[in-house]
Amino acid sequence: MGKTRRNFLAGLARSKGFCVENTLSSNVTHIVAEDNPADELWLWLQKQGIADLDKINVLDISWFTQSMSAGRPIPVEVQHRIEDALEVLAENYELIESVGPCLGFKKAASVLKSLPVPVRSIRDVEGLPCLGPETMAVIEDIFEFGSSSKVEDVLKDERYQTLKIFTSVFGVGPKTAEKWYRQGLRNLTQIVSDSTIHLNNMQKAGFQYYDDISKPVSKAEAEALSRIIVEIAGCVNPEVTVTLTGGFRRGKEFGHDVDFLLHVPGPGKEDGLLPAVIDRLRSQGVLLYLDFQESTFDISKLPSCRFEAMDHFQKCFLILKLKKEQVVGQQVEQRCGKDWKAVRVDLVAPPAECYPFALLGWSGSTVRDERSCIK
DNA sequence: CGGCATACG
DNA sequence: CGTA
DNA sequence: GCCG
Repeated sequence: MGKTRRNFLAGLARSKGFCVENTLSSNVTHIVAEDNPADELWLWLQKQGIADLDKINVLDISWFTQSMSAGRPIPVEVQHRIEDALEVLAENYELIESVGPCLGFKKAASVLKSLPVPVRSIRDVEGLPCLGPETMAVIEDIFEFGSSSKVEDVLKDERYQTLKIFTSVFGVGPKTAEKWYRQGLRNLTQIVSDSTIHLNNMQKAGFQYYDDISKPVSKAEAEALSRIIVEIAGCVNPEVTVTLTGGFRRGKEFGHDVDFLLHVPGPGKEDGLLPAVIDRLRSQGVLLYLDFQESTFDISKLPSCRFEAMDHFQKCFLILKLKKEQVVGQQVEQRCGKDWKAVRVDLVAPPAECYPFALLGWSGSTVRDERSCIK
């Protein structure tokens, strides 16, 4: 998180009698992360060579705020650890392209996440769906030892670590990552300096804007982008409404991209909207990357199955140049250097009659099962 | 033992 | 093959 | 890996 915010939070915590360290040591028991994913942090911790990794808790900001109001560190449920562990296993299987096991661990993790009551003992998870012998073994280990050796091994695995780095590039999936790994490549510098590797357009953009795109997008940045899209869409057609969807609509403070739903009242009016918006973005010089997808939406063929149809609306995946001065509460101190940030943006333009469903679909969770429940 | 979402570029 |  |  930013230096200013970190100092503020640290001051707050110290005033409540918490002991806040600025550097990592074996005394550290709790690590609060605001925008780094937990598994990324575990990876980093692994490399720091700390003795008792299982004594350390990686927590999000909600733990921090709750602990502040309680005046003491609230106990960390084992549940978080278990969920993290299962997600590490799922990700590992995704990277080595074992679809089945990947799905199995993903489902197990999401079952635990969806529980209304915190898990206190092994008995609380007995009989739950999608928790088979493998998953139960991991859960038991974490209850007993605070960690699972199976998960620790994955985190230490060079292949896992390298594939994770490679697939962190926009446009690079497990197949490409594995290919590079088999060629003996181990980091991103080796990839970009290898003249025999030919990147496609998506990957070129992925490397070109890697630093920016890898950073989380703040709510203030999403709102700045919202103003830009509203402005442009309004020029194309004054009747257009722009809705911020995805994680930010669900109230999240950070995201990895920004999703917008463009809506024009009246049937068929959405035609040509996206291309016109894109043209204006391009002429303003803020369009860094474009992947446009034609709609294949045909309501006559999909009369009742609206959520599946939702995926076929006109949409585009973009990388936009966001000027820092356009972001509220962001002072640009350097007169030299870059005064903008590259951000991943998705635009969707559903036919008018599908707008309510599209809004639901893009605001909800990405997990398919949860969408089906809405249906 | 097969299935695990799906469509687009 | 990679994205959502 | 888990389910049907």
